[in-house]
Amino acid sequence: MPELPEVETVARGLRAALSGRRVSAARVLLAHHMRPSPEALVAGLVGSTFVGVRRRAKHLLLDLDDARCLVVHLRMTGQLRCHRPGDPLARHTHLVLTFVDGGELRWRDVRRFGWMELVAHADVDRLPALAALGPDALEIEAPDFVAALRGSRRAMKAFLLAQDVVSGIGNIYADEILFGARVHPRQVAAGLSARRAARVHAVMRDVLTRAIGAQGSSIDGQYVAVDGAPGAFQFQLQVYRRTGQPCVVCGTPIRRAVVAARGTHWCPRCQVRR
DNA sequence: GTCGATGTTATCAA
DNA sequence: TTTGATAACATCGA
Repeated sequence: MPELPEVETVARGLRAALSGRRVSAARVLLAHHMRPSPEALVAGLVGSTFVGVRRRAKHLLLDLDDARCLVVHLRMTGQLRCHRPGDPLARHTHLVLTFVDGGELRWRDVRRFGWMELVAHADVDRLPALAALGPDALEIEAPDFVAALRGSRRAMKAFLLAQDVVSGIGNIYADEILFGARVHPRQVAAGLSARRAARVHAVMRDVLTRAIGAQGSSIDGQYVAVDGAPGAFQFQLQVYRRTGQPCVVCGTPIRRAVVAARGTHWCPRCQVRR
């Protein structure tokens, strides 16, 4: 499931693969979640050239040469991949962009939760989904992060998942960050000591940075990079989906429960609620 | 064949 | 303020 590290990996891949390439044709296979409309998207993309790629939390911003931007959210199962023209078309491919050099960019999304919207550059920040975002998890500084913690009565798991507070973290990394910081997922944010709050911030950066270094986590074959390669961070996960397995630190079986409406994994001995 | 779980986000109710 | 339920959807495994 693409979270900040996975989206960042895709953004880097697209930046290298897309920049300077002009779209010669666009084919919609499933007209779903394309704004303002599939027709407008096709008409707007054909003839345009990609000039750069940015990431905003879990959103991809594909900048075009005509002062417009294709904003993409992969949600649960979305994939953007580069292909050769003859590559077999995978099931659930919704959109195929063909470049003047013959190569293709394909958007695939099994569960169809993802969306894309073509907007003018000037309007990017006005998209409701982007306007509501808090600072990026990799950019927020410790004092601001600690202040946000102080002001929240939410459970830590819910706090890390709330995109309007700190953006980019999803279920996998929320669990990994809380384990790394030795904080219980149901711990009330404002109840953390200054010392522990600072530790959560440091661990958040460390976990996300290492996950980017490993090209993200590929779980159930969902997320892959632009070239189809899986990430490697799933092999370093310490609690996520390790229910019943021994804690890597103390050997206590990892517990699982639903917290903030998500499957949540933690070590009952290392992560004590206070 | 059915059912539950999967995890992101918007929306609405409490 | 915050939480919980629901809905969007397909796939997999029990």
